[in-house]
Amino acid sequence: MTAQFRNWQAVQDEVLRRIHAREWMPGELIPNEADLAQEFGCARATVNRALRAVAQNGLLERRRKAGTRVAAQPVAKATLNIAVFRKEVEDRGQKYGYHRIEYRRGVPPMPVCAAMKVPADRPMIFVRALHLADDMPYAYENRWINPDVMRGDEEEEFDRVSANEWLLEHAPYTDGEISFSASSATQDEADYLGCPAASAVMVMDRLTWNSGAAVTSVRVLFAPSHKLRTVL
Amino acid sequence: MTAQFRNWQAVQDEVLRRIHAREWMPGELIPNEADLAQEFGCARATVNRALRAVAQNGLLERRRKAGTRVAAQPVAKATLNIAVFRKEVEDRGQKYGYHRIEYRRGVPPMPVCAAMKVPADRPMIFVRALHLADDMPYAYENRWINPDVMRGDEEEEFDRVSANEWLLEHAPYTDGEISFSASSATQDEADYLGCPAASAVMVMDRLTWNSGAAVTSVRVLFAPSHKLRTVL
DNA sequence: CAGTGGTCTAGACCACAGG
DNA sequence: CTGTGGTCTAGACCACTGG
Repeated sequence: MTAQFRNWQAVQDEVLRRIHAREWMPGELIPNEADLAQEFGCARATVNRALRAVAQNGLLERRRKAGTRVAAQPVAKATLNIAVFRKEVEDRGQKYGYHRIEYRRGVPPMPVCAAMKVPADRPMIFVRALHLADDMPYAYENRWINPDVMRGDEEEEFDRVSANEWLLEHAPYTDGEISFSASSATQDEADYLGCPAASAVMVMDRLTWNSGAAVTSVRVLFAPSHKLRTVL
Repeated sequence: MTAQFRNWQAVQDEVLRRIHAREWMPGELIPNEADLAQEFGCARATVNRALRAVAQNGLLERRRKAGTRVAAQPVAKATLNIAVFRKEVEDRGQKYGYHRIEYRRGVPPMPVCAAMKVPADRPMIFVRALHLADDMPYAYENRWINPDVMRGDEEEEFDRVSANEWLLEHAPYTDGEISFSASSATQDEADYLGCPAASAVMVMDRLTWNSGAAVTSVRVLFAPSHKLRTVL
């Protein structure tokens, strides 16, 4: 008699084992939930939960009526946890520091307006700031903020609290997009980051909206050594 | 009487609405599952599923006995889907091309051995290759492969099929890590990528193991324009 | 210790899409 | 049309952990 797998994690482990051991080959159809439930000696809901988890990880493909099959070329899902800079720094065991460089109102450059989907003549708030880890530059950000999200709150000029942190607590968003790329630091950027001009740096562009209304657009340059890490 | 939310997605939407509308403030404790189930007119399991999903997204923090509270500073989860290069290129509607540059056996440099956790004198297979999109350089990879994973298979020298693709189908892995950083292209790298020397490029370092045994270690340089995008 | 989330179950119905 | 996964339910027990 086969062993019993009475909880969904045990079922998941067994499923993963079979995939890795190639008992179920890539592209192959696996038994349906009801059969597996019987084989594993548990309820179908338990099998469902396990298979759903594995599928979310990209190793299984599930379709109604078609059944469940092992992914031929699994798409790796790398999840990046993007926290507030302060937390990111403190989690590394370093001291966090913040320095506001500039604060003003103005009309953003065309590309920013377009990306945020706001009229090109709409004045917004601009904040330039530097985040520090152990007194060394960690990230340099240029940010445009929709003034609407600050309505009703006492004037906040981000001289003590970073916009990064303030917005997350006061300006929720419903949608967002984020992209990473590599870029050569300009002289200015290099000065702030304390690195040679033209150094290769990681850039994060982040846009957020709240129910269709732009919240903020930020371009972050990380110090040259910065790495984004994650496990598969 | 409150509206009915009879399926977990409806419950999830309502929960998200309350968080975004700040009916439940950041850091605040929300009602327990049983109460919500009664309010929503559904089973506790349904509420559980919805809250679990929201928590997985980082907007809720759940702890036994302590209850469920709205995250004060939600950690954004950006999921990058990392597929086979061919699929990545074809999904963009471009023509995929592959060119093997070099194939040989040898002992990897120390840092590679250390990262892969293999003895420093262990000979491995080295493959250098270029992936193309519409005949333009897309990604340039330097890869070390544990010869063990190719045991029993007919000799594969990756002259037609990329290691990227072959390994995914023939060499499953149980664990892996992946990291992204920015780097200045050396003259060599720039030549392969068809860009000026010292261009800033995105680098992906990827390591995989199968039950503790190293499978492959690869360093990929993407063409300068490359961006990693994802929605929040 | 007691309240919370975590999970399992058996059964049921439904939505979808393959054949 | 029919088999598959997707989901809901009511009830139960468990595991953890805060107070």
